[in-house]
Amino acid sequence: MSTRPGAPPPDFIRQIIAADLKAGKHGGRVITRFPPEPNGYLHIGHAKSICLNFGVAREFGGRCHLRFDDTNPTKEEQEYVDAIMEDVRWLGFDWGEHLYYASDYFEQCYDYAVHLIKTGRAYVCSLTPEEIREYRGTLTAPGRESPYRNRSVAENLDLFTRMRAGEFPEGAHVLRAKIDMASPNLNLRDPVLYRILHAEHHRTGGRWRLYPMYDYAHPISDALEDITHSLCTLEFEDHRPLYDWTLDYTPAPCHPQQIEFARLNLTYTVMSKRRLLKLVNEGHVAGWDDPRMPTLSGMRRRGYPPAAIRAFCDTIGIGRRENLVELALLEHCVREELNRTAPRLMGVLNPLKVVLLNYPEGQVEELEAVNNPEDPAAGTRRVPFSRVLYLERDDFLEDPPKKFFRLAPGREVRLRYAYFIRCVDVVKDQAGQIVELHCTYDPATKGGHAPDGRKVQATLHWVSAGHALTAQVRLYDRLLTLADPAAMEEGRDFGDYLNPDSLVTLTDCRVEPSLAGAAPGFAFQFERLGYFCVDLKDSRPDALVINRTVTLKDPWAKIQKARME
RNA sequence: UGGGGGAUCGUCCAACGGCAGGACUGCGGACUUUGGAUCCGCCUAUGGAGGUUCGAAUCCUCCUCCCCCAGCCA
Repeated sequence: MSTRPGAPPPDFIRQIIAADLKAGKHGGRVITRFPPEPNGYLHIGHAKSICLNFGVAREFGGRCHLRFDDTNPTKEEQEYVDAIMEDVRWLGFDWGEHLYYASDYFEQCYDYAVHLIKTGRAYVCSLTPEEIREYRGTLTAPGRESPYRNRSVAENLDLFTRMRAGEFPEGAHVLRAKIDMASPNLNLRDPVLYRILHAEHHRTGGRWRLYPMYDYAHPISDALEDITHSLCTLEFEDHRPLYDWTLDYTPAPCHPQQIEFARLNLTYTVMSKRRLLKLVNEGHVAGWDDPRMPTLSGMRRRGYPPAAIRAFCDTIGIGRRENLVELALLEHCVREELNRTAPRLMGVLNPLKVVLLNYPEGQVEELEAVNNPEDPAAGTRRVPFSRVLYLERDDFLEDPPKKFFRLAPGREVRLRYAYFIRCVDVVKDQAGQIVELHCTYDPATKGGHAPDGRKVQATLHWVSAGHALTAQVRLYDRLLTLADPAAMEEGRDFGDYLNPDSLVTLTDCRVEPSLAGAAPGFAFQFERLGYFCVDLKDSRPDALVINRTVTLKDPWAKIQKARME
């Protein structure tokens, strides 16, 4: 059990497991599993499950398996298997030698099915899919028994064997459990155990012509791996009787315990694979790893540290009620982690040229800058300073409103780690646009301190025009305009909910020269702007591409926003 | 109208018959060579009605609202 100071109190699942352990259940062991279907990329919702399953195993001295739930060859691909393994590792978890596939158990599942047939608990049904649906009844009306329900064991065995041999086309027959067509739980109305599929499986190739359903393969897979606690999401609660039925009536070696918890919902975020796939397929994003996607690969590219995602999962806790967690909490965790670890740099997103009239032409100074005020061990670096600089365009206003503390005509501000400067002239083009500022600097304030003790209201970031690197910076923001994704109306176009400003690409940014040669994925802070990282895919040494991970908290932006409204 | 779940600050999670607490958000303030960080303060909650009890978020009864289930998907 987690005893870290500040760790959240144990959730109901950890309480159950602790009690089971104390009672000697499951032989005193704890074995969990994370069972993704390789039909899409992992997202932040999966991270919750990964952190739970691997976390619980670690805390109780057990282990956690990675098992691919690959029982539907029509949807699953090796590409997803590879991506999922990469993402789980990246998140910081290790399944050791315990990598499994449900398809590893197909033979065992088949044998168990034969056992069910022989004991009169399963039968081959030859109804069409439409007929099966009709026979199932409705939520309020009981179903009717299939006319094939009472086939002899011998006939069932013969048919099932020939299904395996590939003698029948898809849809001709299924194997069904013989349970209760009048059960108020629809999952118990003779659920389908096996269907015929003439599809190439990414691992078993063409060996199988029939494939087990999730409800049947999952409990058997769990039992075969000696899983003690099978944790899944709430919508499987109605399936638990079937999970237990399967283990009760097959020769499964043990009986794991299924426990359900509530899945994660995040504001401004779609989480279903169907909708994520739609975003990708309709070109609303550049791919599964687009930095706006809630996928782990997207977050990795966005610059979210895995430790931040783990901290987030710890913070949200585990419960059984529907929830909608605010995106702000995730961003808080990202900032908290990056504040501790990310080196500080200076970069100007929208450059405004500034000439220091009294600074000697041709002179260059190397000024010392702190790399991370939160981490003295990060040391310092040298940043070149010269007569011509770039400042952030947003940091100057000709006619400053109240509470705007930055540069304005006649006003003095500090340049971070450099000098106090005062704006003496504003140069405009014929259209009236500000093209350049003329300032003076005070040589006595080198390093940013005034010997006479006078104060300035603002400290601005800057780069030396002659030394700066040009970079492309991609400003990312939430993908959706709608806070509650559940409120999205089905059938309405995705476009109605997309934030048109979720990606703003800036191509003429100027960044300090120490960024030259930065490795893809390098995460840092541009002082006063936010946390950024070098793009994993598109950045090249001679053409930097930088992603904004998350902004810094910005009171001025908030004041502006409030004024707009 | 069948069955299965669930309702605690705006949000997420605690409190397991004994002072409703933490985090995020929001709002104020201190400090500041990042309007960052840090620190301090404030706001706001037990769905409703009964009952049991010295004492109820917690136990009982009834009601209301929300979510899930009619794939040969997982």
